Amino acid sequence: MIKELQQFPLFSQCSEEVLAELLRWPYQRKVFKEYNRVVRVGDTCDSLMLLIEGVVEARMGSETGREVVIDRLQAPMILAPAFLFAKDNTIPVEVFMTTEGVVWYIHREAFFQFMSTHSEVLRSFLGELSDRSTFLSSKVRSFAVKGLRNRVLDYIRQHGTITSVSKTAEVLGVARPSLSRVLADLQAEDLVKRSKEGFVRRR
Amino acid sequence: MIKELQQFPLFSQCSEEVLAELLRWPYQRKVFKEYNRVVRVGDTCDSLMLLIEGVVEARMGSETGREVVIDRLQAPMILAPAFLFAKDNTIPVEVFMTTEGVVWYIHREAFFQFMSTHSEVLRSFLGELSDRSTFLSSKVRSFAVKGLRNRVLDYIRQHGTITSVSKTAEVLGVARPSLSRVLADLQAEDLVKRSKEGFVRRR
DNA sequence: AGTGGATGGTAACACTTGTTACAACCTGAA
DNA sequence: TTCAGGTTGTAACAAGTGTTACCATCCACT
Repeated sequence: MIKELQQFPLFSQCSEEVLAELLRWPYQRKVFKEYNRVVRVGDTCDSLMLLIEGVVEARMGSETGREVVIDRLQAPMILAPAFLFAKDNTIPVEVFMTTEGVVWYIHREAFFQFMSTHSEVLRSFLGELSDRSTFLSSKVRSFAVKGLRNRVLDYIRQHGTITSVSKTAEVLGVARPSLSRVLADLQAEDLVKRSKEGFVRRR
Repeated sequence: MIKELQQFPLFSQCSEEVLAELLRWPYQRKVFKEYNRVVRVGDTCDSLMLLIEGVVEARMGSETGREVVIDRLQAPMILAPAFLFAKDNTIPVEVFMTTEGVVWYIHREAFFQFMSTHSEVLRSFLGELSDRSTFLSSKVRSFAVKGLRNRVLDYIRQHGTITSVSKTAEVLGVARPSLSRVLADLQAEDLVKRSKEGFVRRR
């Protein structure tokens, strides 16, 4: 079990003895099946959630809006670290398994104590938190980019390729035919081409 | 000087002696004039930046896009805390003073040491970081809301009023006439009305 | 080979938003 | 008062995106 934790960069520098210390506090380990919901909108976040195994999808919706896939996350990964210590710790996204998976729950105070006494863990957690922020910043930035056309080019620059048109449309928050049309235009202008891996940049 | 720091929630629980400890490390204090740039896109973030006095505006742009005003911040406020410990600590926004102001710079390692040994500061900083993340999440969410009409209603719900049409248009990332038009529609439908403070919700 | 399901391309049309331009209004300064 | 500068309302048109619908293709399964 402790090996499962050691796959995380967060704990990679901890010896087994040190991690055993963390596990003296109460914790939980849950197994999820494919398509199960891990987090629902409005859940409060009182535990560090560690995705040990499996792949999840985080979706953000709103009554009046389209649903956008914020992110697809693969184990090992910390889920929603940004809400653990927030004043308003209700989670605004839905998280679903897209495969079978395992999640550990470590209570906030236990983790806080542990982190306080292990500065390499603290440093790493601050890094994780910050990286989530920069990720969100880039999301915000991408919405500020004008025109679907440019956002698609941005997307391909960052991800290298578009393998699934409909899934990418969900991430970009646009209708599938709209993305299809733009890709057709970009192909006509020789800016992208199809390869075996999907749409890639030309030149 | 130390009183300036104590206005921050981050340090509010620290005694003067404890803060004096932090200031034994090198630090800087800079005065900015109105319209001065505090941070430029691409700057790396190696110090904790504390806005002691004044008001700033954070703008995010891109070659191909409109410029969006991400946030307007008022002292006392930590600037860009999320980039201090990020793997990629280059800041993606421009920060400008909109008034005169003062910023303190405290080096990352000094602050890290200080935080490690003062758990109330650590807790508070984690809170700040997390709150920035939830703020960004809500930004992302607002872009996912469909239709300017609904985004405007959301905006008024959150802020209570729209005092300046052109400034709000910048925040929402839309053209001013578009916002004007939508506001006219909403007035015609009795969903908003003008008051002395600007546009407010009706009923 | 046949079938059903998922994915992708495309077209026609409606709707929303951007662009540009101009006029009305307000405020402070000369 | 007059003027300049800034903000807002509005109109006409251009451009982009959403919606809906239909068809083609591919793949797994029988």
